[in-house]
Amino acid sequence: MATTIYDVAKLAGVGLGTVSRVLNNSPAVRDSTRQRVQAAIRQLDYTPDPIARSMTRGRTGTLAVIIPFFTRPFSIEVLRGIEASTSRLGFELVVYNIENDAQRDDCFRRLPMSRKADGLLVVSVSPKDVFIPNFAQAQLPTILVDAYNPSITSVVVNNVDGSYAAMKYLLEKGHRRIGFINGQIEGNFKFNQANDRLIGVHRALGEAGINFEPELMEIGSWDRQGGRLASQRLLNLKNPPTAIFAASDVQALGTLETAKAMKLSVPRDLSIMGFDGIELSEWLELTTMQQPMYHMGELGMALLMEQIENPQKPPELIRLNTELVERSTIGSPKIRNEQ
Amino acid sequence: MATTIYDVAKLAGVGLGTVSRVLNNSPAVRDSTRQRVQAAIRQLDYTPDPIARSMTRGRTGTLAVIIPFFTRPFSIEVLRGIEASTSRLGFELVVYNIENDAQRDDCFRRLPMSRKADGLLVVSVSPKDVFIPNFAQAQLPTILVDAYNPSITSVVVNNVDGSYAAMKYLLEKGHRRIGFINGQIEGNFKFNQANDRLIGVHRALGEAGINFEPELMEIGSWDRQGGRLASQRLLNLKNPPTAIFAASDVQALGTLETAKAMKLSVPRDLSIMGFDGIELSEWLELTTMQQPMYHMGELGMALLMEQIENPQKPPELIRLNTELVERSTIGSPKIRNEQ
DNA sequence: GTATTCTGTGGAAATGCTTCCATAGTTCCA
DNA sequence: TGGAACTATGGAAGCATTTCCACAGAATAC
Repeated sequence: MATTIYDVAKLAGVGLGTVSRVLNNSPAVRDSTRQRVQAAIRQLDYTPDPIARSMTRGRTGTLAVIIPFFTRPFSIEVLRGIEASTSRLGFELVVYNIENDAQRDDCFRRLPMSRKADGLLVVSVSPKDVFIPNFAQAQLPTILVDAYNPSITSVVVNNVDGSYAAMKYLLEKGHRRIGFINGQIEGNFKFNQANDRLIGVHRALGEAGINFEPELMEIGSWDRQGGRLASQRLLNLKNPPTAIFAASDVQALGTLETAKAMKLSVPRDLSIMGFDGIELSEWLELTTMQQPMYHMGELGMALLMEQIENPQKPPELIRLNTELVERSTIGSPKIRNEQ
Repeated sequence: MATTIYDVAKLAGVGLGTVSRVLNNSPAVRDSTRQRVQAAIRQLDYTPDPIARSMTRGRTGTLAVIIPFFTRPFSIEVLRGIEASTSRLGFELVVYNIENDAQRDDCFRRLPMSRKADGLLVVSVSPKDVFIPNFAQAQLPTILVDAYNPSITSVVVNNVDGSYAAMKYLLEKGHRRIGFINGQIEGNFKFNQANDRLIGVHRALGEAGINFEPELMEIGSWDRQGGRLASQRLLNLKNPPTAIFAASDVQALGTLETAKAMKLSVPRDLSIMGFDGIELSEWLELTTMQQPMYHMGELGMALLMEQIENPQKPPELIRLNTELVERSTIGSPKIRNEQ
């Protein structure tokens, strides 16, 4: 049916070992022989079967990425970086989207055992500790991006510093009552990011000598709806905040929508700070803390390559910095008493 | 190293054939034997090697999708539908992003030959006719989504009717000078979509007895920048249009930005109609022609499954309808002379 | 009580490659 | 000129499965 290495060998009048050597660019082939074999390959339009190759080589030429909600703008942007590196390196990319705990655990249980991929990139999810031994035992090189586990090399953004800087910026603008919309800490997935961002908020508040008021913190899903609902609760307080810091740009969008619905002008009546720096933030003129999303994907891939080449490499933790992008959703608060 | 079927056989005290039968749920295994084998499998924590399985079965359990610019919101939305179906059916998804002609041709040349995937979904690109024989010969079941080729089952949106309806809506609102921003017809890829949309525009104009004025049609890249530049040209005409119909929502966003920059109020001074119905259009309150993107992905997958089960199935062309979503970027034109 | 069918089961063959070992031919050096 | 050291090559073994054929033993039929 399909043409195999034998057909090529026969046509070229050589042994199959020689064909294999030509295919793998072994130098131990006389030039004239190489020519003949290559001619036969062309004539038969032969392509080596990748599955059979994986069989003997023990490598698949495939990289896997586990990514929850791969339709979130943040994830997509990370994925872009991953995809670009992957294809540049000549690997193929298998995408495992996970939408719930069961799927996640399934992935982490199964993937390491099956030799389906040469490496694994996990984005925005931390495998439960239970599964860590699987990885170690299966020797599947793995890197975490936007997630952290001490026994796996991880690339994260410095969420504490990021949210600290965001809050500090707001404080410097004169805001004293600042609402904070955080993402779910222990929702479907363990986003420690949320916790870190909360720590940053506390720190900035503490330095400014302002008490953390629980009523000014709301937790919502990481999407627009989450931001919308949380901001409604915040802005309906008796003493509403003059600024809102949202843990994601999409939540900031929801906040913007609430403001519009309540006829609040941004930034005159309400200042809004986002987090992520997705393309949307640019359209919205949203002031935000930019994460190096694309770069996180690229870097994750680079680290994965190192891990594949040297599986003994000890795990490390890489922290990247966020960057404040000033746009036009933040101003100084009106002085309430002057009014 | 890794535990194989032999280890299981030995532990369970059966032949390897029996283990294989248990793994594949063959009914021809005595119940007591099955129990013993399953116990051994659990004890060794054995997982069959998917590569070796593919080797003998001739199937890979993997589906490939070729998708250009997989970061465009439209593509993502289609991909969502594809991913959901794929994982529901227990397949894995390999994503090939293509960004230029060379990559595209490479994909189309290579993929059919290598038995890497059991089926292929191609989104928004039509393979050159040269490669069609490859597919036929290689028996790789293939479906086109948002693209068309007579010899491959294709799922498309009725672009002619869609743009016809969009234009008609604008005409009914009283607009007579309507700018049309189209995507590149023969740019990097062959998007016949662009051509079809142009035909719809012509038809609506013709029915209304209005001449098509070439200066009112601009071609831009399918992104925001393309929309921005094209709309600038349009609005700087001596006699600028009162409405602009953009071939994608992202281009409509660019148009919105131009309008803002030129201090034109939408829809008072300028009406804008988009195309696609991505989430963004909702945030922007953009009136647009909605494509059933997610559904297109799902449907493509369903058709692919049929094709895999019955490779002899003749190609068919499935046209889906678009739907006008009225939001707030379209009004009636000011009567210039009254002014 | 023998011939026939059925039911489980074992294991060889096959899948298409890479790798390694053996070998024939060639070159080199004393 | 005889062996040592290379070089190029052929092909067997091995990779981890599935599938198929053969066969033993049990059940059934006559």
